[in-house]
Amino acid sequence: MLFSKAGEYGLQVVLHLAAGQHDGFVTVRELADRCDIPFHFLSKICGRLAQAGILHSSKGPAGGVCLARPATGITLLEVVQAIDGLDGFDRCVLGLEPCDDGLPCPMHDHWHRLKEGVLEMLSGRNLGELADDLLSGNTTLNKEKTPAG
Amino acid sequence: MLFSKAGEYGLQVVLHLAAGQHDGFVTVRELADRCDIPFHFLSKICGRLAQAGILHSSKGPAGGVCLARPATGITLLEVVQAIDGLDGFDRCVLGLEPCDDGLPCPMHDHWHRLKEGVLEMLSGRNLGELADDLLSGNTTLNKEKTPAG
DNA sequence: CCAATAATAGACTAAAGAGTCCGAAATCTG
DNA sequence: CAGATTTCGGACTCTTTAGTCTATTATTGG
Ligand code: SF4
Ligand code: SF4
Repeated sequence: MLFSKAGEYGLQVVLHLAAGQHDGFVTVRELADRCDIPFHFLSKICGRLAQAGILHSSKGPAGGVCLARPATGITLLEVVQAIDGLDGFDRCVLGLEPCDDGLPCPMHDHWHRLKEGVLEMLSGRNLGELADDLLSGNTTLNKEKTPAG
Repeated sequence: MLFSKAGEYGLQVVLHLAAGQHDGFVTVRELADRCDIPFHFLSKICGRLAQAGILHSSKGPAGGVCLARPATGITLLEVVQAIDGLDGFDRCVLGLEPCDDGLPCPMHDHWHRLKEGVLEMLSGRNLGELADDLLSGNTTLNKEKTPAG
């Protein structure tokens, strides 16, 4: 709907990483297991995130990945940008040439406002805040819903 | 981003049809030409729209398609529903199981509001109003931007 | 009825997205 | 240094979406 599968996975992992308060590296394998993401696929995604300077990575035993910067300095927007790119946000809803030069179709304004909303959602708060939100206990991320039932 | 290619085409055509105030049938070929959509592809799309009761169609000479109901009784939501379905609107942004049972992740509220916005955009106004908007002259749909330049 | 026309249906091809596999290269341990 | 471990890179397969082609059916006009 809004993000590619790779984008979704990237967000999940980065959120997971921020909320996990690990000190060292976490292996991609472990992340894949925890988040139930195909390992090799996630491998690639982490590669892109590393290249984009969002993750640090180290090979070999005791290696893995971790956030490259303090979580408070990373926005979700960076993450989706690194994976999906931001082109989609410049596109017309109807797939036409962008015609915002004063001749908008009836949907343009509404759509534009929605896009702004998404961008705001992605850039408004940083990973740190979201992680705090997670850690405060009234939110979950893992698929396994509290097995209390 | 938001709709499939087929969905985008469907919206274009239906909007075009509503604004074109044709009395009889319009051939799919003509629609495809005007909107610059692959003919055979649009053929299928119109098929689905016809099955969904949004278009009427007639074979043979002087045949073609036309809106099955007055434009004021058709919403964009019906159109995308007929083509893309509405499943995407029930999905979680992160691709997880929906967990709105009181344990929302930090993005849920924001995303939910955005989805509502899209649905409102699609269902809020009917084809007739949009067509009027088009006809009033301050909006365009065709790709060929006013060749005044 | 006959021929032309246009939608309909379904098989088919092309391209993109999602996911897998394997062979490096780097890093740690001993 | 040897061997285990883990990321990195590219090639590969599978699935879905996009787009093409062909045959069929219904309709109109002569
Ligand atoms: S005005 Fe309408 S057709 Fe043009 S870019 Fe905006 S949404 Fe698309
Ligand atoms: S709460 Fe978060 S993870 Fe759960 S369905 Fe909503 S957006 Fe998705």
